[in-house]
Amino acid sequence: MEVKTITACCDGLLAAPLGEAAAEDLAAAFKVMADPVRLRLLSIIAAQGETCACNLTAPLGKSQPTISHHLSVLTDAGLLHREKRGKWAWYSVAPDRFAVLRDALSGTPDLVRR
Amino acid sequence: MEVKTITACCDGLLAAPLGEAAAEDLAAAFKVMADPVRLRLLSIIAAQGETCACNLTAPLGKSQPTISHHLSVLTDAGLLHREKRGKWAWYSVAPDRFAVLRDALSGTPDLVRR
DNA sequence: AGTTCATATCGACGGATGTCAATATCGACG
DNA sequence: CGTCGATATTGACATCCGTCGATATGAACT
Repeated sequence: MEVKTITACCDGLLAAPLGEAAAEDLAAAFKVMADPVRLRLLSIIAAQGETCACNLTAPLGKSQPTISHHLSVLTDAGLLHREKRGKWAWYSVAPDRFAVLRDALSGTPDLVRR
Repeated sequence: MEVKTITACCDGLLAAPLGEAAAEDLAAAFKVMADPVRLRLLSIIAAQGETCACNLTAPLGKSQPTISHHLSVLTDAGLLHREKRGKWAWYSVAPDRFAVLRDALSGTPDLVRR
């Protein structure tokens, strides 16, 4: 994946026909969320607060490199914050970036209905 | 893609560690949104209301089969509604399904902050 | 029936992506 | 300094997915 930090801005899908560039950015943001392992990592870290990577390999049944890779994708996208303390890497949720996705979905989808 | 109708339910990513099956469902839902062409299709149809497929091929610069494919993916996921009238296919946004995604993101991401 | 036009399906190709084993990096500790 | 332990990186492989040309389906109209 290796997605850059999410920068897409948009006031909902329904605000105006999405330009090519904006659509590309938004799609990249959604792509980060479009993996079950990443979603579970997010949910675990969010539930536990700051979490050591050493506690994340076991529960998901994936190899250590795979988990490390997904944590990098999430961190690069700005959804997680990584802090290395000694031998260990501590991850926490960086809630700000979720707004981009939420805004895209919260535009007016309900208003269209009628 | 060929994703079934979205059925994932979840009260936000932070509610509880996502199970394997729930994560799979949610990821599939996000995957549908993780394509720039599909996002632009959604935004155009949402802006115009019911839209003929014949008006969707040109503005995106993709081939007719490609657009047809994306429209099918969106329809199968329950995000669009298709109605064939005579020779033409009319698409409209089916806002209900967006709730799944919105709920996943609206859990508590802001509360985690502090 | 035959033609034309709009849309869907099929088959194939290429690039992206998730996965793992092997290896590299780097801090801690003796 | 040398080893161990935790995490990151690399390289390779298989699968998935977006794309298109070609073709099929089916409606309208002569």
